[in-house]
Amino acid sequence: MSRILLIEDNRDLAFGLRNNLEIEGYDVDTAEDGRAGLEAFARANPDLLILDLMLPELDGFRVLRSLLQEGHATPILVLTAKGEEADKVRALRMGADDYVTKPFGLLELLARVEALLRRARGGRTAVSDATEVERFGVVEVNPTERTVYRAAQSVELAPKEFDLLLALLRARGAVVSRLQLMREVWGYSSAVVSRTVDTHIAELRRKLEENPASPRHILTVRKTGYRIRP
Amino acid sequence: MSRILLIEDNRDLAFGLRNNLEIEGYDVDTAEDGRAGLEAFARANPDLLILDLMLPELDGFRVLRSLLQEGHATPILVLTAKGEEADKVRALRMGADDYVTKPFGLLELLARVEALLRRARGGRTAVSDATEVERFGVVEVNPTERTVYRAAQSVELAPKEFDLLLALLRARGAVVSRLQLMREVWGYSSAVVSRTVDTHIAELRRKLEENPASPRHILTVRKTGYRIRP
DNA sequence: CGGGATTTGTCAGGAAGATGTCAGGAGAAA
DNA sequence: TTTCTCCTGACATCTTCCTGACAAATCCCG
Repeated sequence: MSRILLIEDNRDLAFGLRNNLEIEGYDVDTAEDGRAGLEAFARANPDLLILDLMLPELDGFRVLRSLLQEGHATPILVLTAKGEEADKVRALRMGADDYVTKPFGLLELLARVEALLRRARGGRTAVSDATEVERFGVVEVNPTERTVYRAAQSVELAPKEFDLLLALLRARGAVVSRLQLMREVWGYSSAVVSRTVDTHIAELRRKLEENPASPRHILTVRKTGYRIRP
Repeated sequence: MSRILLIEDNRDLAFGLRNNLEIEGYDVDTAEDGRAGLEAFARANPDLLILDLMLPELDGFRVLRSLLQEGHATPILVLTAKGEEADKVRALRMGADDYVTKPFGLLELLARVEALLRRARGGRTAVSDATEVERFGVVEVNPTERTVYRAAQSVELAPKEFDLLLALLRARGAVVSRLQLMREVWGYSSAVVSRTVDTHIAELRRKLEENPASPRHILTVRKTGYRIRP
């Protein structure tokens, strides 16, 4: 999987991000200041750099300049404080690839990380990328072909299972109640009394989760429904 | 903003709901019986209908049938009395979109209203703009996902805990009395005698405050209630 | 200041309630 | 027929949540 270097001096934030990135399956390295960051970069040669601009010992801009001068192609995602519009622009000018403003939503960051990595890896900026594949974790869902891959391995889903998965994906992380799922997937609306939805969820977990007993992506929201963590 | 029509014969309830919905920024119209309800519907053409099933002059089912026959796409949220399981099922079969059982917590209703509207509005809003996240300190609360992050670390809250937190956040820093919390989260208004609210507050502090013993954000206001400092 | 009265914090445990799991059989598809 | 898929209901396994007793904090007033 991809290696990410995170240069961030706020330990709480760094710790939290690291955790979440690791949950996503990335290999994460961290550094707490600019100098250490550069060293870590040279050592780890990451696929993506997340760089806070406000840093002790060599601020973010210097780190940026150093790296870019050496001609690395590593995509760089910059973290800026709110209101530091100028910094953001400057960083982008210098060659950063994307930015996120603090305080930021975790999902936003993850989405951008993924986008950057995908772009860097595939390089396929093809004209009509109409395939619209949905992803979460190592799972890739192609609605038009109705195919599912898990870590590039084809997975066979029964029709209902696939529809259920799609319904969850369409909510984009929001919780979907059993009733809604019933309506969307099963198309009729009875009060949910039996374990139908749950059974199918279980099946999805069995097929798509690494450890179905403690799912990382197909999550239960007690008293409410289910949701997908991207 | 969205227009909501509320058909409910209990004046107290109608008044309270109307107020709260308006606070949320909805445009609310009310009717006290089925006949008036249908007229109001024709006139106002609302984006959402909240319909009590027990109504004088044309009960809720007839209103439902009327509206559905005319092929309106307006989402309908039905209010049923507790124990009237059959009514609920029947309404859903007829085409109601969701239901809430009386007595209900205000927050639950609001959440469902919002969900229905979001869904109706075309559902597909771009990823980032639909998610309104509330923050205080290093805590980030996402109502649509029902997730909470503390310094980018996921925190698991039990349903009641989450609702309680939301109720406090909704007040935007103002003090909320225990009684009001009871009403909004628990849905009934008994005199508060037991330590229920306090217990849940304690749990929230434990999970969200750096030092639960001297909280910085979830504050006690003696003789009054609790409030959140952003 | 000090003591009594109020108010809030804390805790543990068990019942109620929600979800996970399973196997079997009906029905559809091959 | 055989194979899949789906649904169901019974059962197992967590979670949650409330309660009530007690401790701690705070207030009030003499």
